[in-house]
Amino acid sequence: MSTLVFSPQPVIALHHQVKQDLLLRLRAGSWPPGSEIPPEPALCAHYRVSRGTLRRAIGDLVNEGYLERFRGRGTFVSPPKLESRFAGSFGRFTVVGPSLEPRSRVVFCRRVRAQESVASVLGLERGEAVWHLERVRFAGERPAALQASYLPCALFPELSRQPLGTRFLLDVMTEVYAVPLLRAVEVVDPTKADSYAAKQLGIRAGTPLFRVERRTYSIEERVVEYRLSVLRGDIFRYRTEFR
Amino acid sequence: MSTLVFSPQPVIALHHQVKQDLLLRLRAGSWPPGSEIPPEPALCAHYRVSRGTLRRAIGDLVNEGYLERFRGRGTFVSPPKLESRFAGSFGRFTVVGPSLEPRSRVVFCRRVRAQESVASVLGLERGEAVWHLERVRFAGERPAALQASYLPCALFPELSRQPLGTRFLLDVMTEVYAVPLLRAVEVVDPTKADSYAAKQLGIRAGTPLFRVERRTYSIEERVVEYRLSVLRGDIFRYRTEFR
DNA sequence: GAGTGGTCTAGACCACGTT
DNA sequence: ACGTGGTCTAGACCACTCA
Repeated sequence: MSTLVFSPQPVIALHHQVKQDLLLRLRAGSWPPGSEIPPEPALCAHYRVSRGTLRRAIGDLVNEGYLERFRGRGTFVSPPKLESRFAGSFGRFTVVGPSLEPRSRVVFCRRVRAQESVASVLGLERGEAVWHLERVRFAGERPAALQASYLPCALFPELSRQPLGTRFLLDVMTEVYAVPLLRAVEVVDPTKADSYAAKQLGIRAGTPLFRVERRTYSIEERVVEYRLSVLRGDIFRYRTEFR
Repeated sequence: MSTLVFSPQPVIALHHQVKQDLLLRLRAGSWPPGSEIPPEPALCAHYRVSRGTLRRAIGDLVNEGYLERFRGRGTFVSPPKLESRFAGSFGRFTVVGPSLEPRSRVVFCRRVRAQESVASVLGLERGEAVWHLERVRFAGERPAALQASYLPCALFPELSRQPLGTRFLLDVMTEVYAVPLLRAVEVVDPTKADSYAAKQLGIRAGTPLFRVERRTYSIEERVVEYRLSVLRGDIFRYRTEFR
């Protein structure tokens, strides 16, 4: 470690200044990817801070993916993620575009027997009763998404009688059926509109779309809705930021 | 707050147990979204832990989006974000797929005068000299992405003489030219392969692709690379998780 | 056994928002 | 003025890895 001075500024949190200084060294390549950085006592002495403060700085860097710590071994510089981020690393994402309204056009809501693929996602046996709900969602006046949802009939009796055209499905699930939701996972693909989707969305067949597969989990970590959507690519974008 | 007992298990970190207990209460609806949870001294007394331990538990929940803290005001339960995420809310994302290799096939690397669109992104005047680099990136043996990069010549003299076919461009930028990078922002669209992209990637024209527009920022917050890529949709997926 | 990071405590002072 | 969360310290003990 170099002996360059470290003179703390009073206004900014010490742990933040330490973090920024460490970050500078990482970027400058003082500690190349994969190498070990000095142990905590050495860094505490160098920055003249307590262990708690140092650990806060390092902890933040670990959370952000710059460092990795191993008890008993040491703290190591993560391999650079900007390029190798494919397969594995994280960032923040935002969907850019207008809001989807609670209002939707219900194409149909049928009770059907679950195919194998749907059943396995919902944790049911093949052939068990599920709702197959198909809706067109709007952003302002424009049809923006076509969504097929599958839900276990056992959890949501009489779903077809609910006000599905005017309320968010998730609100119906939580408020009418008292199924508390925890989280959702989506996987996004590029695709193009087939003739059916094109007709429902009022676009030309072949138009690029996002295909979104969503699993919504209740607090018991059970999949309570399996949703396959296509989103108009000319309306929505995914924006991601990472370091 | 209820008076249910909290009996810590020795093996698991205390802060983790406190966190899990708080999470249980959040899920049970003891503290509805938007409401304020008890202040730190009350929680410390209830769990019989020190403030540091409690703050670690709460800090984790804040980082994960369950709580929000405001100095001088208090700690509040985050409102649920599941449906309103369109246009605005956040989540974590991962790119699912194989890693892109540093190796690439350089289609060309030319010095050109910046068009208006490229110039404005890079913060240059129209007509200033920029590199236009086009590469095919690989995942294993398969061509997986076609990438056009624009970089200011002033920052990266002699770029075309660098080993662009064997190293990550970001590594060349940071190591050869000592331009430290801070972050990148990507915007993702669905598109389909035109005949040129199809030829370069060895796929059929019309195949769905992700179109990715990336701006890479130096630590001075200047855009130092503007990159337009298409990614094979049959190889890569975006996975997002949110609450 | 020596050195690493992981956890936990107790106490202090500060910045901020509300009353 | 008071209560909130934000920061920082000093010291202790523990679990793990590696020579």
